[in-house]
Amino acid sequence: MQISTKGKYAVRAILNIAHHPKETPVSLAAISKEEGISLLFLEQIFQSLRKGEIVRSLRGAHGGYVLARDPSDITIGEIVRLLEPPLYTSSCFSKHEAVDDCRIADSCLGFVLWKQLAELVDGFLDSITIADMVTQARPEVVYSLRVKSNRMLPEKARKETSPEPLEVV
Amino acid sequence: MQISTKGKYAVRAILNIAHHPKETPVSLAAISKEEGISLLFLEQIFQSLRKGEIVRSLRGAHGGYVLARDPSDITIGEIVRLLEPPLYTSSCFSKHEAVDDCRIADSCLGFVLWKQLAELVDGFLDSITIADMVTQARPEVVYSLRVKSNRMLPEKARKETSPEPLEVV
DNA sequence: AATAAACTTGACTTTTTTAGTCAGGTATCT
DNA sequence: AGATACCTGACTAAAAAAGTCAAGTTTATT
Ligand code: FES
Ligand code: FES
Repeated sequence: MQISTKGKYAVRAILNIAHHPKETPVSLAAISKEEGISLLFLEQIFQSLRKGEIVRSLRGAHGGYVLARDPSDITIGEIVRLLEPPLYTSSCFSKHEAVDDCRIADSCLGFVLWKQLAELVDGFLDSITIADMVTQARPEVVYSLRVKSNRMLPEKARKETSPEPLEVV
Repeated sequence: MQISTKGKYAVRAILNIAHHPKETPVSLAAISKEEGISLLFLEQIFQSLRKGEIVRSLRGAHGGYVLARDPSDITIGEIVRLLEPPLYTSSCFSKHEAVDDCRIADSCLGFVLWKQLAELVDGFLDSITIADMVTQARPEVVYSLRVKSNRMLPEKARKETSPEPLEVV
């Protein structure tokens, strides 16, 4: 389970743009140089970001990219989802079935588990905006995340019949 | 960002074993059949699980695997970490540097961001034990996860985004 | 002791995904 | 016009994930 460089690069690039004055376009060439990311790769990434309406492009000489919305209206989650495959793609099995489409999901514990995990991650990443990150010069102060009670219902009658065997097609 | 099938299979397999009486070994052949997972692949996975002291092996006829510890002492996180590369491997860049080893980490926002994410995920997965999952016949009731404050800047009042207790009803 | 069930090991192959590249554009500013 | 910079889609190389294989070793049972 990893975040791809594509996702990380995208966040870095957007952060870079966000550090510039609101209306001055930033060229990919500049970002490439500053962040040490391949220009060609950036171009590919920015197509997704543009289509996802995270950035707007200004073509021509002295053109570049500009945030399409207010930094406080762009979340890390949005960016990451544009560039990563979804964390929660499918059932317990690889990819045989579409999301939420396993016909034995009701009796499947893994189903709930992975789905909860995906929602947790999305919730976290969606709770952080670009504005949050640029107004923060340094990260030292940044913390207040706390998981309160994250247990799976501990109190439940012990069941004795085996769960129906999970059949595979 | 995905959980690999290896990790999912491992959890499924362990759950399968946990559903059997405490001291009866379960053979991989049986798990393979019931869960629809390649026997050869399972063997590979179980090497990791054994080294990680999640299971013990009993060789010979009627042998198989048995949980090495009490189900309430084995967390999903432990299992997953044995089979997945760590979520938080490195810096903002691909893999040029070791964990926590970036020399500009102090001034890097991404550093904190991805690290927090990794801790969130690990915290979640570590909070769920095998016992939690087997005492639960069905998943419908399963929830009580709550993220208290899931943002980076506490003083900034913003819209309430924290994931509602995820209802799986 | 012989047999057979079942685990053990390490290497191997195949498939899929990630990361990065390329060529040949189009739009816009000066 | 010329330079700058985005646009598009396909392409390739490298790495990781998923799955396989062969040749064992260990132990229960007969
Ligand atoms: S969701 Fe289909 S088996 Fe778990
Ligand atoms: S640049 Fe090294 S951790 Fe971000």
